[in-house]
This record gives sequence, structure tokens and C-alpha cells, in this order.
Amino acid sequence: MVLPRAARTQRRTRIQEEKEELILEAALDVFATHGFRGSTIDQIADVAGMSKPNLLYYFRTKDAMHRALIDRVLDSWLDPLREFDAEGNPVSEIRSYIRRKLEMARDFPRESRLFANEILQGAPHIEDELKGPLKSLVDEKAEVIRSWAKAGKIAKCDPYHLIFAIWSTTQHYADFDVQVRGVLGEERSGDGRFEDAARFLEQLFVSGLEIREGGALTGD
Amino acid sequence: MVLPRAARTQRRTRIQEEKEELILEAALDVFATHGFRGSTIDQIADVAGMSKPNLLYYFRTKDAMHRALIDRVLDSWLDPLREFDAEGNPVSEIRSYIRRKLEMARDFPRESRLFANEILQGAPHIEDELKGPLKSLVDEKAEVIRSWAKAGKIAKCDPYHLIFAIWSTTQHYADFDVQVRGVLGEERSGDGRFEDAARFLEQLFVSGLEIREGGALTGD
DNA sequence: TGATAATTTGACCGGTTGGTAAAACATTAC
DNA sequence: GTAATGTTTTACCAACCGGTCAAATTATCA
Repeated sequence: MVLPRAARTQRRTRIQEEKEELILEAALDVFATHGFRGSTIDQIADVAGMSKPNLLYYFRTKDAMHRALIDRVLDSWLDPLREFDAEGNPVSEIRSYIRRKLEMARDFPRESRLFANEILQGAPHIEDELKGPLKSLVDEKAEVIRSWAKAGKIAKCDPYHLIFAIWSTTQHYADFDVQVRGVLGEERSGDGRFEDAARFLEQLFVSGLEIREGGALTGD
Repeated sequence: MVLPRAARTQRRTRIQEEKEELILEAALDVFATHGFRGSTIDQIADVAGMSKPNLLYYFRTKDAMHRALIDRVLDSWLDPLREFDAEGNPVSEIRSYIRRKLEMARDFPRESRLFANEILQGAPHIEDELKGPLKSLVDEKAEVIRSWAKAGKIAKCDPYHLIFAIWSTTQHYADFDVQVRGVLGEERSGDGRFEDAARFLEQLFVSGLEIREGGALTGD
């Protein structure tokens, strides 16, 4: 039989699992650096070390590959936010959320860039996920943050924009890596910059959300 | 004569100026949403409302168009940072820098996405600018911030990461607009969100950089 | 007005792209 | 072993891509 993979529902061979894994790994490489339209099947096949028709035996279209990749990665990408605990200490929850996001930017930059490319280009393939599961999760956590502010545990602030700020500052180190390295120069572009970034961001967010009595801000 | 535009050095016709303007405008649209590799000359020609050969009469290659666009936009993109004044009041300088960057994200989202795409994909066309003029400017302003911290006018912090944080949080609203709108939902995705963002970010950075005596951070 | 230069167009080219067909080859089940 | 199934390859296609060319059209200016 020559039924292509997507048509089958069960009975996945050992070879199938291995090759699909191999392909998605290569696809992540390519899609993350060139975006969907900028990537070619030949390129992915090349990285995966197999012929194009062979690759198309496992995923029938470029679209199918991209979708499979997004599906696989999106879930784990949201894990750090899911761990955000309503019962925990607000400051340490926020602090460790920043840590986790920053670790993901360091350890999974390709995944970060995959989403960045997708969203930057209008999210044509994941619009539903954005307005569905992602929005629900953020809504839930925003409510937690709001309750903390209401209880006087952190400063009053818009919880959605707080989440956006944490996302953007941490993912920046994955998505704009070239720029960060360019600006910091050779000397400071090693692994140490992640420690520096963590220290800075924790200081910024923790003391930025601290409650202060006066509220008056002086400059000099 | 049929000398293509790039070969001439002087005597630019009225038509030339108009058409080049028209083309760059269309190119900005297309490059900003699809990245360099994902964009096609036909697409740009279509948006500009002219035929492909006609477009290529003004810019001989896709590369030339992209470069012209980058050159034109990069300079003004750095203006907000240039305005950053060493003699000013630190807090209000930082505050108004955030304002200006946020205004640019609101008023020139395509320009922001143009750079985001470029950097995300490894900055193959602007690496020199990153390590040259951009780095110099950031180095200069980082020194200003460092001196403010040393003089006790703001909290001690890594000036480079502070600048990265301001860049990422503000540009986020242009680059990840779809996501922001998806998460905030219909109700809150109007123009008001920029005011909310401005309020939040000013609070975050201003009180995040405030000097506090204790330094000990409590949670609950 | 007419000559000259500037602009626009349609037809085209070689290479690349996403994807197919069919046969060759490998693996597994019996 | 062999038959059935699963995998890989070779050859190929039509559409699209960046770019060229020469001819047609339009603007400029003496």
C-alpha cells in the first residue's frame, strides 16, 4: 500500500516515528529562521538528510508540516504560564515566571522564533489558537494577578500589559539574538548575558511592582 | 536613453521621485508582512499598481529595493534614542523615551515589523549597521545611563538590558499586534490600549528604577 | 512641431518551487 | 521463503520566481 501517512489513523511504524521526528526537527530549524513563506521543502529535506519526495511521503504538504510543528510546540510553549500559581507568593511567582521564560528563550530559541515569525506575519496559521486557548489561559492568570493587586500584595497595574511585558522582554533574547549580540559586542555575548538579563529583569519587575507609600517620583 | 535609475547620479525627474516613493511604500507593506524571502516582486508591483518590469526600471533588483527601504527607514527609526538627553532629568528622559518608542510602534508599525523580520531572520542585510552605527549609539546612551546610576539618580542597573527592555516592550505592540489584539479581545483592542500600555510601562520602568533604601524585597 | 530622452509594456528565459506518478527497494508477517 | 506492506528514489510537471529585452508609448523641450 502507498497510503500516505496522514491518511492512516493507527499502526505507526518505528520508522515512521523516527522519520517524522527527524523531519519536524529539521522543519523547526528552517521555519524558525525563514518563516513559512521563506522556507522551502527542499531546504527542509536537505537539513533532514532525505529526498523531497520522501519527506512528502510523511507530510503531504508544506502546510501540514508547519501545522504539525506548531501543534507540537505550542502546548509546551505555554507551560511556564500554566505553572503560574495563584496560591503562591506573588513576588516569587512573578520572579520564577520570568526565570522560566528566560530559560526557554535560552534553551529553545528556535521555538520562540517560530512563533515570532508566525505572529509577525499576521498569524495566518494560528489565529484560532490565539483567540481560543491562549486567550483563556491569559484571562485566567490575569485574574490572579488582579486579585493580588486588589489584596495589596503587589502594586496596582494592568495584568495583561504586565504579561505582555514579561513575554516581550524575555523572548527578546531569543528572537532578536543577533541584535543583542551585535550591540553587546563579542565580549559580552557569551552565556553570561542570560544571567545579566535575569538579574536586570527580576530587579525591574520586582521593584517595579512593589508597593510604595508616597507614589511621588523624583528625578534628580 | 534607457539607463536604469540606479546608474544615474543626478537629474531625478518628477516622475522618478513619485514612482520611487510609490514603490518604497508598497515594498514596505510587503516586506514588513512577509520578510525578504517571503516577498515577491510581483506582489510589490501589484500593491504599487504597476507592472513588474516597470518596477524593475526603478530598482534593478529585489535586493536594491530592500536596501533602499532599510536605508531610508533605519535612520528615523533611531531618532527617539538620539533625543535621549544626558543633561535632562533621568526619570523624565526615560519616561519620554518610552513614550516616543510607543508612539512609533503605534504610528509606524510596518517599519517596526520590517526590522523585526530582518533581525529575526538573522539580519543578513543589516549586520553591519547593527555592529556599527547602532552599537555606537547604544554605547553612548548606555554610558549616560550608567553615569546617572553612579550619581545615585536612578537605581543601579545594567544600562544595555534596560535599553533592550524598553525596545522589546514597546515594539511588542507593533510586532505582535495580532497576538495582543487576540488576547485582549475585541473590546480592548482599540486605540485605548496604547494609553493603557503607556501607563503601565511608565509605571513599571519609573518605579522599577527608583532608588529604595532597604533593597530587601518582600512578597506577602 | 518634431526630435530626443524617459517611461511603460508584453513576451520571454532559465532556475526554483510545491507537489505527483510509478517503479524500485526494504521490512515485516506468516 | 514469499507475499504483503511500508519506504525510498528517479523522473517529471505546471506554476511561480527574479530578471531581461526590445518594442511601444509618453513626456520634455528646442
